[in-house]
Amino acid sequence: MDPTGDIPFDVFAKLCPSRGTLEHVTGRWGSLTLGALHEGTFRFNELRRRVEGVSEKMLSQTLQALERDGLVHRDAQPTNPPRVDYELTPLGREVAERLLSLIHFVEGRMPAVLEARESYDEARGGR
Amino acid sequence: MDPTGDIPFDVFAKLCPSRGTLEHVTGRWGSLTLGALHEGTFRFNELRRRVEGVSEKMLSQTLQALERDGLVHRDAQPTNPPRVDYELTPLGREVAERLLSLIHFVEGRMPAVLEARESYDEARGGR
DNA sequence: CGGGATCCGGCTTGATACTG
DNA sequence: CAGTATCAAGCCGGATCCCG
Repeated sequence: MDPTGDIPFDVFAKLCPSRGTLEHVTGRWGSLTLGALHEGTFRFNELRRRVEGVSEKMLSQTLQALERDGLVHRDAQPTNPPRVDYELTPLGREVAERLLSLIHFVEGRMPAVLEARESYDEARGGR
Repeated sequence: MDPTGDIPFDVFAKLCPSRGTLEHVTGRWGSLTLGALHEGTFRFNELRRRVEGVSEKMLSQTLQALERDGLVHRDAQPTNPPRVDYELTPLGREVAERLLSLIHFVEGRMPAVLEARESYDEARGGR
């Protein structure tokens, strides 16, 4: 079942409906995709190049999940060859901004994180 | 190997060092744990009860990852029976606040998300 | 170009049992 | 109480082939 390839929902989806959307947003490819789309509108293969390392399948899956959640707008033109543009919806833009805020904050504090890691690893010797 | 149970880093960790920390923070158990610790200081089994559904192993792993990143402080008292308290560090509190900001925003917009999902599913007839 | 369907390997997860 | 060790299973994600 589930031929859309949508990310499966587990029991927690029932306890907390926002959990699924949150995982789409914060997941490995979701966050990178939102980050890329925050900079503009792109076609499928443009995104594939911007979100380095993503496979067709994962990008397709990610975009469908985000579109289904109303965060991404998909504009398919029935031309030949086909042309499909992806862009953030207003809601998607708000989500992306908050996500990027978290990401940029963590990035800015990476020196402190790396320092903490060194202390931790040192105190426990190697393992 | 890797007895610390640290979440393994993949290729992207090299491209973007903050990626690993971000995944600790936004992951399923990481976010719930940070959310729980944002409300106070708790012992291991108190956390286990608050973060409903988490196994001992996952909670232990999550806490170690967050501690190693300098987001959580672990206070182990060598008493008998042992008592270990976990709390956010100042850095962890800042991260948790931004994370919760994103979470609460998404939660607040869930009606719009659910509505978008209905439209999406309807337009594609089930599949 | 923009995807969908399928197969498959490996990592992540979860039970369970054990230790201090 | 606070974890660690071990093991089996299941899902994620990648590669590949195919279609419109």
